[in-house]
Amino acid sequence: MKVLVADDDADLRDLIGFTLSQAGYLVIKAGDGPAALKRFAEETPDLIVLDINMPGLTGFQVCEAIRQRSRAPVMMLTVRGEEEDLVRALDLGADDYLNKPFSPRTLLARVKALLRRAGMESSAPLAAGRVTLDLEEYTARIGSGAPVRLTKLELRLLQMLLANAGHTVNSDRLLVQVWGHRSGGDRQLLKQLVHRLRQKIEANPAAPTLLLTAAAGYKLIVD
Amino acid sequence: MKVLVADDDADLRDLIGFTLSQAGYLVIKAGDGPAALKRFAEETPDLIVLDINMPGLTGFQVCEAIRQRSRAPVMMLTVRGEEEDLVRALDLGADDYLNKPFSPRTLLARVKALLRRAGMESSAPLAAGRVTLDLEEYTARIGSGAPVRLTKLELRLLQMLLANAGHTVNSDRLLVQVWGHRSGGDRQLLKQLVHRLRQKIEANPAAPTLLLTAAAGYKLIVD
DNA sequence: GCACGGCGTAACCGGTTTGTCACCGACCGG
DNA sequence: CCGGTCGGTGACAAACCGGTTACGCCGTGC
Repeated sequence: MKVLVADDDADLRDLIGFTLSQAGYLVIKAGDGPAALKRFAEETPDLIVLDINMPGLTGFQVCEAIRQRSRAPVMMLTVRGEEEDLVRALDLGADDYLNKPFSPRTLLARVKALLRRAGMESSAPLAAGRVTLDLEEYTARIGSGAPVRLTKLELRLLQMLLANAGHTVNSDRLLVQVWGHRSGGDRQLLKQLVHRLRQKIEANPAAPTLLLTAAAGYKLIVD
Repeated sequence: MKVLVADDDADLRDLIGFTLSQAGYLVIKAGDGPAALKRFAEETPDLIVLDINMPGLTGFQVCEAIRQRSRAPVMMLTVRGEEEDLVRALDLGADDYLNKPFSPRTLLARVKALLRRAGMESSAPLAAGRVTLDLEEYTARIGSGAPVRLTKLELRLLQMLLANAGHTVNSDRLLVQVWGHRSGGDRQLLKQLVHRLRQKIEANPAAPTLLLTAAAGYKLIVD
C-alpha cells in the first residue's frame, strides 16, 4: 500500500513517513506541490497526505489536480482553527483532514479508516524492484515468475523489507514488526523465517540475490 | 434525504437540526440512545449523526446496533482529545466523526461529503457474478437456480461479500460487520456461518466454487 | 407444552505454520 | 590451535487453522 506524503516541513514529513512505514505502508515523500504531483504521476499512490501550506502549489491546488485524475483518498493537514481551509478542502474532494499538531497514533487510525472506507484496503499490489507483493492473495511474485504463496509471517517480513527496499532493516525492528513484541534474544526466529522466505523467493536459496544479509539486519535488493 | 440527529444536548440538537434543514435535509431528532434506535427503526434515515455521550445507551451502543441493521453512514460527535473514543467509534463502523465544538458550516460540509461518498457506494448492485441477493425476501439466487432462503446472519455475510465481490474480505471485518462485536477469538462463529451458507449456495459444499477461503478471510468469486 | 429453526459452543481431524533444538562452517581474538 | 560467536540449515514437535459433526439453548408458532 503506497502513501504519498507531501509536506514542506522535513521533520514532520519524516515523522509521518516513519509512522506509516512502521505500519507497513510504502511511503513516498514530496517537499512541495510540484514534486507532489510529479511523484503522484510516477507512483500512483493509494492515499495522499497533503499539507495545505506548501511552496510551489498549495495543498488545495494539488488536491484538485489529483482529484481530476484519481479517486484515491486525500487527507489534508490543516492548522487548527482555520475553518475556511477545512471547508474548502472538503469541497475540493479531500476525504479527511487532521489538525496540526496530531499524534502519530491518530494519524495511523485515520489513514487506516480512510483506506478501509475507500475499500482500497488491500487491493493494489505493493512493489519494488523485481518483487511484487499481493497482500490480498498472500502471494509474492519475483520478476515475471509465478506467484508464490506466503505465510502470514513471511508476508509481514517481506512487507517490511519491501517498505524499506534497498535499505538495511535492523533485526530488532523486524522482530518487533513481525512478531509484535518479543525482545532481542529471539534471533533464531528471524533466522528461520528468513531462511524459509528465501526458499520461496530466491532462485538459488543458498546464494541469495534478493534478500541479503547485512550488518545487524537484512535488506531487499531493489535494482 | 433523511438525517437522524441523536444528542442529549437540546441546544446542540436544535442547532444541528436547523443547519441541516436549512440545507434541505429532512431532520429527525432523538434525545437519548433508546429514542435514537426507535426513530431509526421507524424512519430508516439515510445518515445518522450520533453524540457519544447520551443517557440510556451510549453512541457506541447505538452505532453498533445500527450497523447490524444498516449500512447508512454514521457520523459520531466526539470530544476533542479522546482518542480512545475515536478509534473505538471507527472500529464499530462509524464512517466519520466531528470534534466538538464545530461550526455548522463544517458539519454541513462533512455531511455532504459523507452522503456523496455513500451515494457512490450505494450504486453497488445487489448482484455480482452469478449471485443475486434479495434483501426483502431474504433469499439468494445462484445463476438461474431457484432462490434459496437465508437467515439474517447468512444474508448479512453474503451481503458483505457481495459488496466486495472478487476481493478478499478480512475475517475481522466480517466479524464486525455481521455481529457487531470486536474480533477477539470468535473465529468459530464465522467458521460456522460460512459453513452453513456454503451448504445453501454451493452446488458441492465440500468443494466451494463461489465462496472461497482466502488468506486472512473469504472472498466471493465473480466470474 | 412441543417441535422446529436459528445460532452459539465444543470436539475432532488433517494439513500447515511456527517455535525450538542441534549441528555446521566461517570468522575472530587470544 | 582453541573456544566463542554468528548466520545458515535440517529435523521435529507444538500450536494453529479451517472444515466438519454434533449438541444444546432459546424464541417462535402451533
